[in-house]
Amino acid sequence: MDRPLETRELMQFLAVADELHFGRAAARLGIAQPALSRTVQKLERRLGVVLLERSSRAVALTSAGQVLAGEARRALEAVNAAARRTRRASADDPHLVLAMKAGGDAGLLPAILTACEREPCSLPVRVVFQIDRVGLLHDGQADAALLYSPADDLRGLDTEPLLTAPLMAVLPPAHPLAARASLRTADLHNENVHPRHGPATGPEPGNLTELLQLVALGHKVALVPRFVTNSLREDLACVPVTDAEPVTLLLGWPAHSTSLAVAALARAVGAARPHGGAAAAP
Amino acid sequence: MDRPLETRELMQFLAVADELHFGRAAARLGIAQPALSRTVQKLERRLGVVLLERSSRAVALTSAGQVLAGEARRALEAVNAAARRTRRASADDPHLVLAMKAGGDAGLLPAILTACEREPCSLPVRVVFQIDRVGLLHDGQADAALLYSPADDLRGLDTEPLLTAPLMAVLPPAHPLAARASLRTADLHNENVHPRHGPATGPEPGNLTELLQLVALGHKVALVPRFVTNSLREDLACVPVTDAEPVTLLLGWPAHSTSLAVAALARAVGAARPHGGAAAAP
DNA sequence: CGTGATCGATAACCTGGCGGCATGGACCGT
DNA sequence: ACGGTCCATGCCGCCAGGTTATCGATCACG
Repeated sequence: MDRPLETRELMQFLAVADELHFGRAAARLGIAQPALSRTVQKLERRLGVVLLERSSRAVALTSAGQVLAGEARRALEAVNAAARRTRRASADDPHLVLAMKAGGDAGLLPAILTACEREPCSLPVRVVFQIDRVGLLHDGQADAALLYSPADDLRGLDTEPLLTAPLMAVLPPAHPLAARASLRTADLHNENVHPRHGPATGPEPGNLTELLQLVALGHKVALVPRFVTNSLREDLACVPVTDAEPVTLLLGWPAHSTSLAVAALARAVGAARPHGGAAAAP
Repeated sequence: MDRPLETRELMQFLAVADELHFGRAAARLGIAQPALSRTVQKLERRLGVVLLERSSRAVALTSAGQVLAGEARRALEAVNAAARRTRRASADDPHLVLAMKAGGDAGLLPAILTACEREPCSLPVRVVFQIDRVGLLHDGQADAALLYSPADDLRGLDTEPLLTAPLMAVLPPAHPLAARASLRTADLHNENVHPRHGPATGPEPGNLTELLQLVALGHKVALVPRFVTNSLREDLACVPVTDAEPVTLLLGWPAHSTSLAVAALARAVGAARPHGGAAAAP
């Protein structure tokens, strides 16, 4: 009665936790509903814990069920990451995968890559452009990523800072705030700012070009770190936001990584850091 | 062919990876050897990766196998932690478990606990004394722990610093170095220092009292942060080690924790911090 | 150089767990 | 009252995963 939980059980429980409906969850899993009911019951007996409050009309998570839902998601992520990393480790074409947003390297990527080649134990680096870089790290599809603090969730990652820069507001030139020398967060209170916390309003840009297009149209105001604005279109105004926390660009990789090649890449980031010195801590 | 790995498969593979011997691994798992052979083969076919190099006389891990061994250990730890945390979350006696070394709180624990009671969403705290506090956090047996940087491996944890103090060498009064006003790491080169990296020499003390006994006998020299020496026995000398990195005492908890009670405890640590200000970053 | 020991792989068989279908029973809306 | 929805239960078939027996390769040894 003390043998470990199986991933199959966790997956089935998670499906129910997501749907809060055995029938739909079973359909999503491609199995019949009775099998699902019994698996969850067995899981509850095994744990000695009630995970779901069911009536014939509704299903709800107990507090223990909420805990398991979160933990199970992490655990399954770890299992899938194990499979992906193992497959990648056995590729006949050994390499590292570095995830980044297009244009999010502050122009430092070439310097990093050449520095990396010089490091011992380095491997060729393959760059993939992706929004959800943290997700790629956690599920084992990428070995390292260029991230931003405080925008990205760095928990569970090791990091090496690259550079820190203030946050800038990007505005159409005709905007009343565009002439200001500096702004405060409160000045943008009524603007359609991107990125925004909370529900999205209107179209969400998928990349920087789309975002700048929306800014030029006056539909949005963009908040980006200064190292992005260096290569900006000429027809937009940039104003620093003085009371916003500055943004740190950094290399992140999964904590507990034992890859020598990742360590080499991290050293390369340290070497490619502008001014050679240590950047401010995130 | 793309369904996730099962924990049973990972456990069996790990047993082989540990023993490098199918017979012994099978015995450890309480199953017969052929079943184990087949499970590992199936795992290899599923991943499309050779994990083990077997001859009829020896078994060795391939590099991919080494990767999977490490990843599988983490993944299984996460699965077991999920079960433990779920069981603990459903206890009819809700509480937090705080792991620490005896005497390792710098005398601040009472202040932390009273501050915690005042926080919203706090829970009663149960303290357990344990050496391997990081392990307890990772396998879900503890919710938070008092840790030391850089001694403990903080990867995968969130932390809240408590205080920072220099490292002190504890010596018997008759020791030739005991009269010095300060030491450097090199001065202790020939001493039997504790804690020591590398193989243990002689008896390893299990707690502070045992360690100090060995110091008094002249069998060891102890290196401890200054906040420990405040409550030291009178018959021992303490000398600061000037070129050693200072030690930060901090509260650590699993990254990705969503527990409001853990957050309350972290806020309490911030409130109980001496001088009220921010401690130096770890 | 034969012989026995060791150890992983294979073959043949058996069992229990898991999933399928049909149905029961609680609850709600009309 | 009745039909609809939804989770639980009973029963059945199948295969994943276990067992024992055995093979084949390799090495130590007299």
